[in-house]
Amino acid sequence: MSSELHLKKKKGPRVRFAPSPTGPMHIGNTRTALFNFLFARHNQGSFILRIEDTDTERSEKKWEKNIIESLKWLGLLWDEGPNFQKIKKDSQSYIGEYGPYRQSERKEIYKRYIQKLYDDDYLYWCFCTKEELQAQKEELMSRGEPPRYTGHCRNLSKSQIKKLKIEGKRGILRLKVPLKIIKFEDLIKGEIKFDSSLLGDIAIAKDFETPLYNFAVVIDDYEMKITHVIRGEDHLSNTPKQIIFQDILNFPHPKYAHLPLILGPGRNKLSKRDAPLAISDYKKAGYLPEALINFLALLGWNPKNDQEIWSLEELIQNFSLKNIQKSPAIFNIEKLDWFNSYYIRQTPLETLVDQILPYILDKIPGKEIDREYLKKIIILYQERLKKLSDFFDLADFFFKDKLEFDEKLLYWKNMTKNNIVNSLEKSKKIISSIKDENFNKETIQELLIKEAEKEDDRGKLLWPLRVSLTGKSASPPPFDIIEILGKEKTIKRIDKAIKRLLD
RNA sequence: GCCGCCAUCGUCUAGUGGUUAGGACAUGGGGCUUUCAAUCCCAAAACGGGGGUUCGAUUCCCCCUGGCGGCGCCA
Repeated sequence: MSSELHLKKKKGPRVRFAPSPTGPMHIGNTRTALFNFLFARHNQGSFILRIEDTDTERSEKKWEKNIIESLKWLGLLWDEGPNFQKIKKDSQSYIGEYGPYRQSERKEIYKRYIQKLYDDDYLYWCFCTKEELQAQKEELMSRGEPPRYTGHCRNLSKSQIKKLKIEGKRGILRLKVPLKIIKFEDLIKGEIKFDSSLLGDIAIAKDFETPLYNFAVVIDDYEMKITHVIRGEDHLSNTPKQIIFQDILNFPHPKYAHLPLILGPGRNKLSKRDAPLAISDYKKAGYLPEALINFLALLGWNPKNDQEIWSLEELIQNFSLKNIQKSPAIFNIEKLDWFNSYYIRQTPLETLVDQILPYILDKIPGKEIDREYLKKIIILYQERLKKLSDFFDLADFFFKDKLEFDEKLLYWKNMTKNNIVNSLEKSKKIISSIKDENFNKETIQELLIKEAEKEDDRGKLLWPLRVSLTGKSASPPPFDIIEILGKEKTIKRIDKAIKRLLD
């Protein structure tokens, strides 16, 4: 049965990443997952994935799938769960993969606890409608009081409840919240105090089988023996509620660590306008997991030294909750780009070819791509890419027969039309004269440079040549391009440019 | 409105009761270069404000301001 737990007998701390499948895995989520993962690995503990899908209206399978695939892509694998499967990693090795825990599969467990609390008289039925609650809230706020539940239904008699139920009213279960000051030590923020009287009676479940978030979390964290709750700061104000539940149920308190939020450039909540949010979108755009991990790790955590480049392995070795920032961090995509271009430059060539191939097939479907040809081009562009998706736009002229560009681009500084034509003719003559067996970058470069240096400005020869081959104002050096394009294609492109100028 | 959290270059951050306040991204300039990229060198760039404590506060305390989060029958 998939709801049963598969706790492993590891000694270290136990942490969980608990997303709700109401949207794709995003930047903020991912950093939370990463820090949980790093903490678990650093301390030889367990990292657990729990899908919080109690809200059936908003939860969707496709988001669960997106979250799981993103975690796998990033290499943040979890350590236990139901439905273990052996997955072939490569020809020699296998990796184990677990399914996630799902709250929707654990209703029986919640039911037990809700029933117990109800029997012990901690809970009561509340039949206030949303409109009534709203009105109560506004009333309180207008008096400058915190907008908590007033306790309207707390003292309904059994017969009143019966009557309301017979009338078909659907209530919810609320907890009689004890009045006290709740204190807890946050591993990042320090001691936090909160007055429970500000809370009102918390809703804990829609019915005996349908717990609400704060309650389900407490049950699961207890059952899963979670020792450290590492989550976003937006949950800080949920913590007192959860502690109240733990106290009533006699559960031990896990340690809490609330991570500062990641904000957009305008210091507001990170939104789609600022940057893509979904990890799957970063993957699509050609960001490498290493870059994302490295970037996110340094957003809020610091290693106490000047090292910028961190592998996942190094992060695991050095990670500590002590070095987490208290204040929020702003998402800066330019730094991500810098990491990404770094990791692209570090990628072995064959791997890079594999990675870039899909982006080309996407642009020119149906066309055969010669791998060796592509490889030569990628060598030229490896240090010029910020993301893999940049490749085709920069190097498209290698794959197109017809170049479209503004004729004016051929002009270097104040050269006249005749100058340009002459310059191209010279290049053409030199290139034509190279024998096939000598047609390589070194020879091409040597001869062209020799010619170019007859003038005071190499650009007079090289600029028009380069533009006629690429149709672009920026590209790698023409020598490399000519070698890859080959003699025939090169001459053809030069001729075309000359013809355009003369027509 | 109420509660909570936070505050060093534009951004990520290091740091200390006495420092030329350090690094990285981005920016500007330069070298190399036909262009772009990579790379190297240089530059500009910060302790939110006001009170304390102290011989001395960016650092410790308080207040203010500002920012953020929460205040659901969402998670």
